[in-house]
Amino acid sequence: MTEEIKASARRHLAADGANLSLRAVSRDLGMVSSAIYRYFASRDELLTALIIDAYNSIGEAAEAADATEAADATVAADATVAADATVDATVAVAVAVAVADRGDPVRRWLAVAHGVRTWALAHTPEYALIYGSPVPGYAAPADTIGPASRASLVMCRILADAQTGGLLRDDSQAPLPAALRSELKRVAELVPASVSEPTIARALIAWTQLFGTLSFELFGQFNNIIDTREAWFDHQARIMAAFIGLRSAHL
Amino acid sequence: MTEEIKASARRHLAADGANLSLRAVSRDLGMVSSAIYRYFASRDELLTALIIDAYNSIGEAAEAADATEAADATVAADATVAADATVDATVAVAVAVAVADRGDPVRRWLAVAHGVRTWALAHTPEYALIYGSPVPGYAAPADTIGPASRASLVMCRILADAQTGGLLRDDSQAPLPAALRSELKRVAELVPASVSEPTIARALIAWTQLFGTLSFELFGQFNNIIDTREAWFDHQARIMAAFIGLRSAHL
DNA sequence: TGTACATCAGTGAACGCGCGTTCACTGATGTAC
DNA sequence: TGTACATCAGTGAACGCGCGTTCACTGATGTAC
Repeated sequence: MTEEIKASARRHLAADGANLSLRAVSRDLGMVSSAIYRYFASRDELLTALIIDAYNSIGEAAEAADATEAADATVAADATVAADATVDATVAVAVAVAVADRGDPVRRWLAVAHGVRTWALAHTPEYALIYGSPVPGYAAPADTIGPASRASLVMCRILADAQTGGLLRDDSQAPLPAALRSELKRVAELVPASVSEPTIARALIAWTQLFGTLSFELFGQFNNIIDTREAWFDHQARIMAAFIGLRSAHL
Repeated sequence: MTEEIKASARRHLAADGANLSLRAVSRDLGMVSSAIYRYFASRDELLTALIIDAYNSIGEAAEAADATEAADATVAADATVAADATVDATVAVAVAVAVADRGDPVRRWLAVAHGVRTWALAHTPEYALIYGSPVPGYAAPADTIGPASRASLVMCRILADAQTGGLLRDDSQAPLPAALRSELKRVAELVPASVSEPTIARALIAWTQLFGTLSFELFGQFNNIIDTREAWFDHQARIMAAFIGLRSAHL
């Protein structure tokens, strides 16, 4: 029932934006408005549930896109190893494991970027709820913090795997100003491998760029500017892969 | 009076977001709600006026930031020319004009980026109105298109001046997919100089990155991640200047 | 097998509020002769 | 200098609507003995 309420609320989000109406939801479900209060203590609590769900949903989308790409990589690696029968057995296993574990960083980044975009296109009201203007008079409670970082942790893993696989161009040109170093060191701790702060900074720039493009596309800033949205998005994601310093495995 | 209504409406935008109430505005002004209708035919018309004002306001902020930097550059160029008395007179004039006309592309870009951010921090509700989630049930009329592009035209001028001044690294590595070429050619026509499509693409990426960062900062996505906002913004804008290919004049 | 009781999902009326928009109006100010 | 008229900013009441939240309640279902 809780799920049914949230599903209806999500539908209304599309029409009403963040000023979601409990009465509209209850009408939708053929109930009386006060019945909602058996499941949610207030409108804000329902909103919080929707926000957490949205963060988890986009996080899952990112994880799934990454996992699919990793699975493809495993298959490809297996195929490569099987085809090349002359390879020493232990080396073959090592290659298979390495590629299976991390796949191609560039392809993983592209898969995640496209996965996030696909999710955003299919769930625009929810995207707007979490990445658009804040809901007036609503303050997100602490429970939203965890789910909020889920998608970006996928990015962190790609960075880490690229680094340990030697597929991250990690030059320290353009050193960071002192004021930022400690801050970015803290961010770097979310990456399960040792990546230099300047590279962390570039990844963060690419991440904000990704959401900047999505917001522009979904909120209408590309109208009359960019029509071939998918092609543009793909091109731009590829350029940002190079910007971050991700290198392809297969060559 | 129209201005007073808009001023009050802007104040209410902060508290209520896009679901602005005519009655709240009229109360604010000590009028009866129906009095508003002498000045705006409907709530949507008031919203449209606010949106157009906001676009013009951020556009002016960008123009002013660029102009200030250009003025500084003029002063600097005059000083340079005055100091170096051995310079041939015609060359001196040419340099002065060139630098006065276009200044330093990197500094102009930084000035505009910071100018846009300063505006956004001072006018967060208006920023949210134009770059945040679309207002439910509201469709922006065609009159908003012109003002909407004002800020980005400043960017176009910087690009053009950098190009004609030989301060734009315009390598055509990473050729564009065919599907995008014609589209970006159309965008390139907004730049009053001949700039290659791949560079236009990079500038567009940097532009979306700029707004991506602002939205993240203003809408709370940087909470618990980045605290030294100004330093981070500056660092990231400098990196993006290099990414676009802007080069400094003074060296 | 039958009775008594507790649980619990949902009802319906009401509270006090706010909203956009309409319409006929008042009363001050300016204009024409 | 004085009168008649038009303009126009703002009023006040009303329409019909929607909202979040509360509260005492009904009536079905499940549980215990």
